[in-house]
Amino acid sequence: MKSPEWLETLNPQQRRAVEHRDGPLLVLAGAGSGKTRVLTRRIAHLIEVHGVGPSEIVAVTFTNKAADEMRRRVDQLISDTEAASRIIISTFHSLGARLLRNHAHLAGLDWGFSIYDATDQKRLISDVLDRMNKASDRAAVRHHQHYVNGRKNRGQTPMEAMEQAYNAASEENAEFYRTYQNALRDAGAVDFGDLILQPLRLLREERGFADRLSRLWKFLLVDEFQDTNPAQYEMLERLTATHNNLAVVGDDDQSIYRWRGADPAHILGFEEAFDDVEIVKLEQNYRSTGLILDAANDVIAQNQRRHSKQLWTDRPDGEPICVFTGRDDREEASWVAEAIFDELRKGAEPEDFAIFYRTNAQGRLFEEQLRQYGIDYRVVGGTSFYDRREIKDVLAYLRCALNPRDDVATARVINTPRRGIGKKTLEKLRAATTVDGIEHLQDAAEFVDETTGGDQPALFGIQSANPAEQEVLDALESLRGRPKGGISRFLQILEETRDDLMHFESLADVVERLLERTDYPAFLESSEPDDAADRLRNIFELINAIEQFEQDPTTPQLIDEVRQSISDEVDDPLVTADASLRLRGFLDRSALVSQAEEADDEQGAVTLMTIHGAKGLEFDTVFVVGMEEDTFPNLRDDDPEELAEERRLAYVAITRAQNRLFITNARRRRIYGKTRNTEPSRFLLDINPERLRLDPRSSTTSIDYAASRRHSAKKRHSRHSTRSAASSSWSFDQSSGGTSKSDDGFNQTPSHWDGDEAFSQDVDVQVYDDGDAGADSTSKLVGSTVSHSRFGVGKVLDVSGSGDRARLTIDFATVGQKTVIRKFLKVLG
DNA sequence: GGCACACGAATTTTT
DNA sequence: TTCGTGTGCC
Repeated sequence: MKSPEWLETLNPQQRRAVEHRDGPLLVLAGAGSGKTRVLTRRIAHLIEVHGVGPSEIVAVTFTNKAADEMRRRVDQLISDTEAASRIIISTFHSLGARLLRNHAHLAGLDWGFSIYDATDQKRLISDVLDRMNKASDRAAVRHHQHYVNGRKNRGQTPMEAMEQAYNAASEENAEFYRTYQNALRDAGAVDFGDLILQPLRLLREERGFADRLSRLWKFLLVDEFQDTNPAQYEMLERLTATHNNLAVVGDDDQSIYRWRGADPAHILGFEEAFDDVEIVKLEQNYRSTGLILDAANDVIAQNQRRHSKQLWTDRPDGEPICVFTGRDDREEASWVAEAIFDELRKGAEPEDFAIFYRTNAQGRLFEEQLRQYGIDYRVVGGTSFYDRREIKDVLAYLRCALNPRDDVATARVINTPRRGIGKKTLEKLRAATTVDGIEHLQDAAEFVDETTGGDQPALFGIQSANPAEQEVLDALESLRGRPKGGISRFLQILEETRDDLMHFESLADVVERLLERTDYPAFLESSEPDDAADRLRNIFELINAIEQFEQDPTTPQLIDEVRQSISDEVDDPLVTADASLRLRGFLDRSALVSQAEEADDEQGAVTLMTIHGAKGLEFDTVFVVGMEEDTFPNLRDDDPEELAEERRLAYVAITRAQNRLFITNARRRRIYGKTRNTEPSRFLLDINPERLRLDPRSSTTSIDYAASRRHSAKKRHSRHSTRSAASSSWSFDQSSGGTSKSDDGFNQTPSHWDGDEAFSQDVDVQVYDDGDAGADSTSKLVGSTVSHSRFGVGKVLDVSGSGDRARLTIDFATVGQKTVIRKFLKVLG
C-alpha cells in the first residue's frame, strides 16, 4: 500500500502522529496546530495504509459539532463513502447511548428507555425530594442535581457513594442518589450521567462485554482529551485494555469543562498511566498572527500547572489588537456593530466575523445592535432548539407513546393542551402510583379510564387492603366530568399514535397526525398569540429534522443494531415497527444534540456565541467582548482552580482569531437590571500593552481605566497623590491619537476626558443622555453614523440647516436614502 | 380547573 | 431584565 500524497503536506510532528500505528499515543496539540487535521488523517491512514477496517475505528469527541466536522472531513479524505460511513465518529454520550440501546437488557433497561436531559432530571429530582418529604425548592434541586452528576462523572454508583460517605450529610446525599436512581429506573429512563456510567458498569461487571467490544473496536481516537471526566477515562481504559490502541489529542491549556467533571490530570498524567506512550507535541500554530498568539501566551503564561510547550508561528505580527472601552454595555455593543458595519462596507464577508461573550445573556445587546445596522447574524447556542417548550411538548408525547413508564414526559403533556386535568387530578394520579399494580402515571390514567362508573370492575380489579391506598384508589374512581374525559382523551391520543407508529412508514407523518390530534397549533394560537407563529415554525423545523434523520445514510445502520439487539426477546409489533425504531433513534439524537444543526446558514452571517461554544472554531476577525472583572473572569468563589479555568477560557477565545482581534469592555454594565461600574478584566491587563491599541473613541484614555478611578479615589483621601500601584499590570500610555470627544456625537457631555481626575468624576456622575440632540454644530455630522428609531442605522451624507431642525440626508443600511429632521436622530459616532 | 396577576427569585459555561 | 412559582379570583 502506498502512502497517500497528502502525507507530504504534514509537518514532521503531525506526520509522526498520523503514522503511529499501535499503542498509546498522546498528541499535545496547541491551539491552531492542526489537531483535527491530524485526527482525520490518522483515521484515513489507518484505513488506507494499515488496512484497518473502518468499523474497527472509533473516534470520540465531546460535542456534536466536533463530531459532525470530523465526519465531514473524513468523508473528504476517504473516497469509499460506504467505508467512511462505517467509521464510528460520535460524542462520548452518543456512544454511550448507542451501547445502552444495543444492550438495554444487559443494563436492566427496557428497550424503549428514555433519555432525560437536565430539565427532565430536575423535574424527577424534585418529585423524588417530594416523595422523600424533603425540601424541593430550586436550591435543593440544584444541590442534588450537582451531587448526583458529580458522582456519576466520577464513575460512582449509589452503592459506591454510600461506601465513601464520611458523615451524616454525605450519607444523606448518597441515600438520595440511591432513591433517585431507583426512580430513574422505575421511569425506564437514564440521565446524561448514566450514558457514561451505565455502559461503564457493563464494562466493569459483565464478563466478556469489554472483550467483545475491544475485539470490535481496535483503534480509539479521542479528541479534546483534556475534557474527559473520570468515568469517561475509565471507559476508555477498559475499552482499550487488551490492545492499548488509544490515541488521544488535546491541549491542557484548553481545558474548560472542569465544572462538568473534566479533569486535566488525565492529560497531564497520560504518560505515566500507560506504558510506552508515544508523545507528539504540535507547537506550530498555523492560525493566528504573531501578536494574537503573543497575547494569548501572555494570558495563559500566568497559569502554573501546564504541560510545557512553546507555541510559535512563522506568520507576521499582524495588526495590533484593538481595544475599545465603551461607557456602558450598550455603547460597547453598538461600537462592535459599527466596526463590523464599516468592514462590510469595505467588502468583508459577514461570516468572517465572530463575537464571543462569556455568558449567553450578553448576546442580546449585540443582537439588537446588529439588527440596527442591518447586519445578518446567527446566534449559536443559547436556548437550544430542543429546549423550546413546543419542541419538548411534541417530543414528550412521542416519549409517552414509546415508553409508558416515562412519568416526567407524561406529566408534561397530560394536560397540554389543556384538557381539564389540573393540579388536583394530577396529584390523585401521582398518589396512585405507589399502589401495587399501578406503577406509573399512565397506569393510573388507565385505571381511571376503565372505571366506567360503578357497574364494571376497575382495571385489574385492584383493591387494596391498606385503607390509605384504598382511599387513593377511591379518589381516582370518583373522578368524573372534565378530568375524567381529559384522561380518556389523553390515553386515546397515545393509543392512536402508537397505532400510527405501527402502520406508517414515515415518522414525519406520525408527528403531523399527532399535531392534528392534539390540536396543538390551535392551542399555541390561543395560549400565546404573539409567539404562536414562531413556535409553529419551530415545530415544522422539528418535522424537517425528523425527515432529515430518516434520510441520513447512517440511520439504517443505527436502526439495524437496535433491531438485532431486541429481536429475540420482544415480539411486540409496536417495538419492532420501523417507525418506532427510527423514533427511538431520533429521540436519542434530539436528547443529545443541543442545537438544531444549523449547518445551513454558515454563510452570510456574523456569528455570536459563548466562548465555550467557540472552542475548536476559527474566524478571520474575532471580538471578545465584556472583558471586565466579574463578567470575565466570572468567579463564584475565590478558588484558584476556577480562576485558572477562566484564564484558559480567555486563551481559547483569543486563539480563535486568525487575523484580527478586538477586545472590548464597558465601564458600566447592567446586570439583573442594575447598573454597575466595572473594572477591566485582569486578563486584558495581563497582555503586554505593546501588542494593544486603544481605540480613540473609547470612553477612557487608559486600558486600565479602573486604575485612574482608584488613583483619584486615593487622591480624594490623601493629599499626596501617588500613581496607582494597585495594578500589577504594565502601564499603558496612549501616546498619540487621544482625540477630544467634541465631534463624536456625545458632546452634550463636556469634553473633560483628558485627565484621570475628570474621568473619575465622569464615572461617578455622568449619566448617559440618550437621544437628546442638543445644539451641536450639525454641519460636522456629515460622515458620522446615526440611528433612527424606524430606519435603523445610517451614514450622514448631507446636512442643511442647523440645530434640532436641520435636515439630514442619510444613507440607511436597511432602507437606503432618506431625509430626516435632526431631532429624530441619535448620533452614534 | 383555568386564568391573570403579583411577587419573588435568580442567573456561567453544555453533553 | 426575565423567568418561574404562588396567590387569588372567575
